[in-house]
Amino acid sequence: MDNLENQKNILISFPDGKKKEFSKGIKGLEIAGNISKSLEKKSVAMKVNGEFKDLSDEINNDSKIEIVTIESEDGLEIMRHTLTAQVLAKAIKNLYPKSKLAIGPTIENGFYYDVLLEKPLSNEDLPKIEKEMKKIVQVGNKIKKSYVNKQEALKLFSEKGETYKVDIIKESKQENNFQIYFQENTNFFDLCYGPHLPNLKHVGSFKLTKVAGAYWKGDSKNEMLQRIYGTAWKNEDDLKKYLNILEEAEKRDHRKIGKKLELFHLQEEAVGSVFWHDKGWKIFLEIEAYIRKKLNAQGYKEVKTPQIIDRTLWEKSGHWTKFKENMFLAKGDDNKVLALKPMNCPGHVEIFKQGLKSYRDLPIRMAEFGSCHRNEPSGALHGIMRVRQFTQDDAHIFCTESQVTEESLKFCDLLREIYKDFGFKELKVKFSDRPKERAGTDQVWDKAEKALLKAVKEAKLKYELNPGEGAFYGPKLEFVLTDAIGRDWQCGTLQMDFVLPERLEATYIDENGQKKYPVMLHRAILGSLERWIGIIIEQYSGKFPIWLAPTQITICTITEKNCNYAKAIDKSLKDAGIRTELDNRNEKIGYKIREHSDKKVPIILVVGDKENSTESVSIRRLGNKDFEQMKFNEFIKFFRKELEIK
RNA sequence: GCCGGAUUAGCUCAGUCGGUAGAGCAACUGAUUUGUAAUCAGUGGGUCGGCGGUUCAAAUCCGUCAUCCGGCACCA
Repeated sequence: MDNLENQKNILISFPDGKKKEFSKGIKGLEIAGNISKSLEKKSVAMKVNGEFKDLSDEINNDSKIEIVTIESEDGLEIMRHTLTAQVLAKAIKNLYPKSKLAIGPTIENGFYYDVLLEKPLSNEDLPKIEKEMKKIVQVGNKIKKSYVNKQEALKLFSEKGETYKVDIIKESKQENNFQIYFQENTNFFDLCYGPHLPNLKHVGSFKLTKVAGAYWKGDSKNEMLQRIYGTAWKNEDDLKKYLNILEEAEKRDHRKIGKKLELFHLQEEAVGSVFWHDKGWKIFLEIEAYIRKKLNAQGYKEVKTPQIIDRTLWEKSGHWTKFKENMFLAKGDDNKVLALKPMNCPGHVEIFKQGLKSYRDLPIRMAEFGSCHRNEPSGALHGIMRVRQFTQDDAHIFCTESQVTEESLKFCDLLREIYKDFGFKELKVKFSDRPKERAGTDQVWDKAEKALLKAVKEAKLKYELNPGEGAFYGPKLEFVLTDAIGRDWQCGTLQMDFVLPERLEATYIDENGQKKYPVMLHRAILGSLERWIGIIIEQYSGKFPIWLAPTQITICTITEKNCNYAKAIDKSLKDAGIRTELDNRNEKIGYKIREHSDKKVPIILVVGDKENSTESVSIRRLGNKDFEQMKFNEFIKFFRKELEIK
């Protein structure tokens, strides 16, 4: 009976729809070879019914099979995985025999491996490790696999002293089929969920990029391991391309550009707070004015709430318990403890509570450019992107449950419109639903999630589910945009809150004369203005569009003779509300052009004798080598029109 | 907060073996009055992040604190 069973054929179907019979127990590599020799050569793994498997794995049932080649995205991923688990790990063990391996996953563009070492690494150690890796790759060993059960696995890794692997095996729910990968002719083996390249000849170009500390299991209570990061690509060209992108990102660094363009500075005496210089502050004010205009048009009412508020309010709102460590405190009279506000919502609720509210008053959309202080951990600070004092484009919408979808929808539209104006085209949305620990009944959560989901769908936004990641008081949407060089930034948020109004006893009177708690929508589009400006500095690489540029036009004279004409032009432009500078220094025009181009001024007007006598200007735009001439009167009209287009 | 690295002129950076500092740009002065990405010459500028230690002698070696950078953890 058993024999008959074993000889039975199985039916394999391929992605192109074709089907073929094979004998039971056939291996992936044999199937690839059966299709073509070239496929066999390129193949590195397979997908069996959508699940990744090694080519050495047997297939015993009718299955859908997809052969993964080294040229595919999946192949690249497997190569990276093998590179970290088999090559980097082995290199570390060769160089540091007493090290203990933890985990080595792939990440975007590369991989890392976490290890415990006797002595922490520094960047100077990377070339040495890289060299060792190259040696291992050059040998080009085959990678083989065996299956063991839990007990065997525990024994293997206990004997080896790999305590982290032992830990992983112990915590695993599975009893059998632990995969042990090893390289032929070596004593190296490692536990891994695979799959791996069948041999190291498929490894492409790679580079170790940085070392860092990282907590075991990502928990700061655990010991710190050494994390070695690397990047890997199909070939040298792809690797170089990627390294170029990194270089480009470095050039765009908002800290560098901020200094060069004199936008802001940071200093020791005010760690985590921005000193805005006039040029940076112009950008800040321009953005604030822009948002204010948008909010006014949408029926928001702007307010301003106190900077310092007694701790009792934070206790009532629930923030004190959770966040008091991160609040800046001030001493008041009679030993009162006051806190610099870390957020605006309780303040807004207090405004809502003034006077009796009717359902007819709702929705109330309360906005504030709220300046907040949070004592962020020192290691979290980053330029102006993560600071201790920041300004939110914050607003809270107090509404009835039936208004939630419409308000959410309106918000999504506004958010998209605003992102578009800043040149962001791609938008991702994460929908975070109920977390394990939460406030409010399941019925309320059902209602809230349904309403929010309806809004995303009606807004025609693509979203991905982020299960269990909602706030404790309600589900939320997180808006992630992609910048000019493909990096993601999470900025906007929309959170539904059924808790805070109740905690702070904010009510309205409904149609039946009953007191009810309103729903509160917490929402921000830019998030923090400081961070937003950091992001757009990098998005534009310092070349701000005209409406945001701190200096929109610089007027350059050719000689002293043109000074009066230049001054007259400067005055007319300033009178028209245009941000200009006048450069009438005794310098060559090439020198001036270079300097102002370097400062990313979008338009340079050159005036010499020719322009003076014809009341015209020469217009040179940033990034253009040539220039055009225009009558000054026309130019001013033309420019104003350009300003209206964002 | 944790791990590693860094901190030298206004800016970007060099500084060997421990022998008390150097470049380019910028600034200032003078000459040049110039047509679309750097005109020439000269001058000044530093408690080498702070404090302490080792040493005849410290930018350099050691300790410590601060800040910044790369990650981790955190992010109401």
